[in-house]
Amino acid sequence: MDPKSIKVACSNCNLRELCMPMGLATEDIERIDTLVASRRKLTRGESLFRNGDKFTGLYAIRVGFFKTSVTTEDGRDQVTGFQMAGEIIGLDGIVNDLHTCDAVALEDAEVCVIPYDMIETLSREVTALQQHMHKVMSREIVREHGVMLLLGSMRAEERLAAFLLNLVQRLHARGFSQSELVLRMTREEIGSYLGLKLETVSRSFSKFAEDGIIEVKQRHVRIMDTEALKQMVNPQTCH
Amino acid sequence: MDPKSIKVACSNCNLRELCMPMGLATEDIERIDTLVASRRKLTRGESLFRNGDKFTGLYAIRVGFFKTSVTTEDGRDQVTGFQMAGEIIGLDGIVNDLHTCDAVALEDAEVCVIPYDMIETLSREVTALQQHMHKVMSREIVREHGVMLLLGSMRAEERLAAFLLNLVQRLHARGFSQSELVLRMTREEIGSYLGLKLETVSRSFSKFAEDGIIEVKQRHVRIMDTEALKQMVNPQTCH
DNA sequence: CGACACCTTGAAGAGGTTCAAGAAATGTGG
DNA sequence: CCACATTTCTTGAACCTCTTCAAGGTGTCG
Repeated sequence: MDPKSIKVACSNCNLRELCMPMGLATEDIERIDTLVASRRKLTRGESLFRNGDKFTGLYAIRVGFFKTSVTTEDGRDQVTGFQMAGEIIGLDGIVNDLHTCDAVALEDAEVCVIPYDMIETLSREVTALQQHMHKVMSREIVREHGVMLLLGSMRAEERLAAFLLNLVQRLHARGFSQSELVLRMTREEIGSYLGLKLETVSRSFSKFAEDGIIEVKQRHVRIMDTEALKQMVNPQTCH
Repeated sequence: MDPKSIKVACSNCNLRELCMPMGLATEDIERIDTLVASRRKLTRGESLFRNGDKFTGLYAIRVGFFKTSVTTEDGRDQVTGFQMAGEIIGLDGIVNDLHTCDAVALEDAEVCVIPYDMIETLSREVTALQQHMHKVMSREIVREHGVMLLLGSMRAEERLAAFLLNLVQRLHARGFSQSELVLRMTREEIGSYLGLKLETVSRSFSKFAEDGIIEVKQRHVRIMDTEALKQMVNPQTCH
């Protein structure tokens, strides 16, 4: 068998549980395998797509870590999310066939390129794929509701606590530690995401460390007291 | 012809351009007409669905004005959007077959109930409907990016300016005035949406009125200087 | 008409920002 | 591989925006 064709088959990808529908018939699996047209490697700092780029397809992250951000005409920008292996980027482009945000690799990365017309065609025939696509988009909508809640009603330390818990939870789902993580983004990028200045992020980190909730050494974070973080996010629930 | 069947046909609805795909073959139009299972009337203050409710379908607003909001366990809540005629509510429920936000009518309203399984089935057969669904969800994702930008990087008056411009633009697309609007929500609800306290919203309204940018009489707002509002949102662009 | 919800405005206070300086890490070129 | 430049991070102090608390006004609905 041609080793190249093995390489781009979703059925052989250990991330398929994350980015593809589960429980398919073998026949459908073969069809899903044809979805991924190619792979693309990116080096740290490289853009996967930019605001204004023509939308051609979605990207499933194989390895690496991304940020997406939107920018105003006057140059302010807002990080709208951080994405890791198994997650899908590019949904913003569907409405107007144009990307409205930037996607940048925060470390060397590789993505599967999924042409959008193939998704359309195939999801008409494979019900599981159709449902999967709807769920992926709905999940993104719900995630953003959570971010709005964070930005609209939490104070600085609550935001950072929620951010850390979310990151570590997603990393844990990928087989990493529940208590240790390496931040792939700068304080400024965290701040942009959380609606805070980088100094405030830094101070909040220091405060958490002072209180013994975490240990911070630059981008290495060890969570010492997960419960304390959870209570910060949900202050009322103090049984 | 049975008058009841006329009444629930999308093809006779003057909002179809807003909530349904355009440019369909007559055959497809007839099938789209079957999507709407029923209509539901709500009185002011009534919930269309609540956080935790089982997800059964989407709702297309025929008349009225809604808000959606998410709530934390400790009781804080965040308005995630205001929806008007022709817009679709309920997309949050798709991921987990459970609604994760509340949808409340801010005035007497009527919605078309669209069972989700019918959307799934029909959008496998009618390409235009499939594309429409994807676009509706993508549009919501992009809208939320905009809200994140607002919440994360704008100051109070910029937020209110952006809010007013967005509202009046959507109303204008529905045939209403470009300069006059009646707010269907309270200052507190506006504040929740914008991540501000109601007092700050009130003060910002007063400031705008003082500067001659708008006239405010309770919930009646007349925009006197649209350009001034636009410049608040995009301060740099001062040619 | 009275009760209630909603809105406005003032004054004091808190949380986060801004500005600034220095330390630590990272990357680069010789 | 080391030295230097650059980026990133931390911390302090002053400042500002928005919040909080409070009181009074306005509008609405039974």
